[in-house]
Amino acid sequence: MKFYVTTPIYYVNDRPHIGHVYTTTIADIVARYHRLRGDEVFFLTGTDEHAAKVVDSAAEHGVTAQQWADQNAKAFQDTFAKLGITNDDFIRTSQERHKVKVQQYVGELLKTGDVYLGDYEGWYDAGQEEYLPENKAKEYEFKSPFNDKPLVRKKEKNYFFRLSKYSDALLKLLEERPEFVRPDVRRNEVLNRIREGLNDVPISRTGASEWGIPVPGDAEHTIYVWIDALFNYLSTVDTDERRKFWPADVHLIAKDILWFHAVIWPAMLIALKRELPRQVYAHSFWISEGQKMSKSLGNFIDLERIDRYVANFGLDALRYFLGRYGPLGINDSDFAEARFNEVYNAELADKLGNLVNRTLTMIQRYRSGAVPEANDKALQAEAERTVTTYHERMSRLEFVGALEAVWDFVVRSNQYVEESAPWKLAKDPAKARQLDGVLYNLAESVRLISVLVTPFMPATGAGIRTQLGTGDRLGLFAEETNWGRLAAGTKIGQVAPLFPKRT
RNA sequence: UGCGGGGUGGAGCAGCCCGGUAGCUCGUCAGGCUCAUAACCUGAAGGUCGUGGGUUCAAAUCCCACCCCCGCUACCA
Repeated sequence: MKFYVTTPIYYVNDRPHIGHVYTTTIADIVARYHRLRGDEVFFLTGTDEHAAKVVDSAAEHGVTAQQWADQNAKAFQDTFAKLGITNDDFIRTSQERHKVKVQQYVGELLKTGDVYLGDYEGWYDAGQEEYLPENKAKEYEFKSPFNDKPLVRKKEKNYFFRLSKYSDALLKLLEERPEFVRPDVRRNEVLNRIREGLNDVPISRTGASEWGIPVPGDAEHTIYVWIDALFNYLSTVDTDERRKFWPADVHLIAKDILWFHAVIWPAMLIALKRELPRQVYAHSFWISEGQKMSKSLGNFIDLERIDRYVANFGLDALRYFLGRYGPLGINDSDFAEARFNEVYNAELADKLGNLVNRTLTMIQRYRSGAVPEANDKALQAEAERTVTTYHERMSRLEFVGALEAVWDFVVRSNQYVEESAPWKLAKDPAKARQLDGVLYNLAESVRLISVLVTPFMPATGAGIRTQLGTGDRLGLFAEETNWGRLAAGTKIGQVAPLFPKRT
């Protein structure tokens, strides 16, 4: 099976921060999970570069828009590389391969009449150079919210996408395929708004024609950056070698850009007669130490902060925290240092790290570092249940539930240590065989856990296997999650704490 | 005003869709154990599940009304 996962393409004027890192990391977890299932995965991220403000910022820095975009895109690429993100490609909307395709798509839509030249009329804020929607304009009493100057009624020629035509098709889509937008709350939001009625949307701008993609056959108009950006998901795989990946299996986004992905994007695809993505998954936001992140507060979890966490706790701990406590659901999550510390100590060091450590130490001490023979199946049923639950939840993007299942098994294994008290068995030569069985079960638990945590914590998974002596290489879930795969006689490696405790 | 989300023991959350002993992590207290990263295991204390009504044999869970907080307005995944 193929599996195609995307992140939004990031606004190239931004500095990478926790938001970008989060969405990209969960996409990475999904991608790694599917690779272990044996799927042929295509994982795409990239940058959205054609905004008018990019031209302004470039001018301020005395470089061309392309140079400015180049250097900022590189910041994203470097960040993701540093964070071990395994994207298969990085699309930049200023790349020729993308521009050519977008022109082709818009050209097709012009031909079918789904894109047409019309008059756009609205309340224009001259200071901001932008139109305000009717309801907003009214709310501000037709004055600019920025400088209080009256808004002007302005009219210009624009290309429109005939969104209104697809209202019924979209409703049908959401009703027939409830999983198209997840979580459900987000689907309901979209449904309600569609029912309120859809207007055709302007998809071109005049001015800034040097930077951006011209409307085919009318260079006066530039394709609106949002429309340009959405096409990345298709343009990147719209080649002979990659066409098999379309449609996307999941577009991971944050809730602020839901409308574009759940309404405009599928409508355009219907118009283009392309297959629709299987799912748009909109997560919520991170807040910082209990407060909304904002530039004015200066409390963004920026790259420097992220680097500090990685330096202190390790990359895997960051990935675990993002995966386990991130805003995949409808509530926002708090990125708080005290919380991070607590989670690191309690769940990674004390529960998982300690289980691995005590298990391997006992094998070292009681069996000279060789995994003994199995002779009972004390933990097997639990292990198998864990694997089943894990897959059920992972395939639905329920990271929390999947990790809970794994940690329940970690706790169960720790309980098993107490129940079977290997240190007592070790004192009685008559119980040698029983001790063998206990140690084998524990080693096998540890191995299995190392497999299940791998999408979240690849280095930890490999580290556990190295310490266990099975080698850091990993096959596919299908074989690796079979209980009893660990060979008796395996010589364990050097034992060391995986997550040194922080105080 | 409208729309959406949230309100569950000291803190953070799950459970609510598909009603039926209120669960998890941290913290607190007590006990056990000693293989282990002063880790682990067991037990206890602590909750009128925002408020008031209703439906029901039974409601945190369904219905109605109300209260409080957050977002929808600056940046943004």
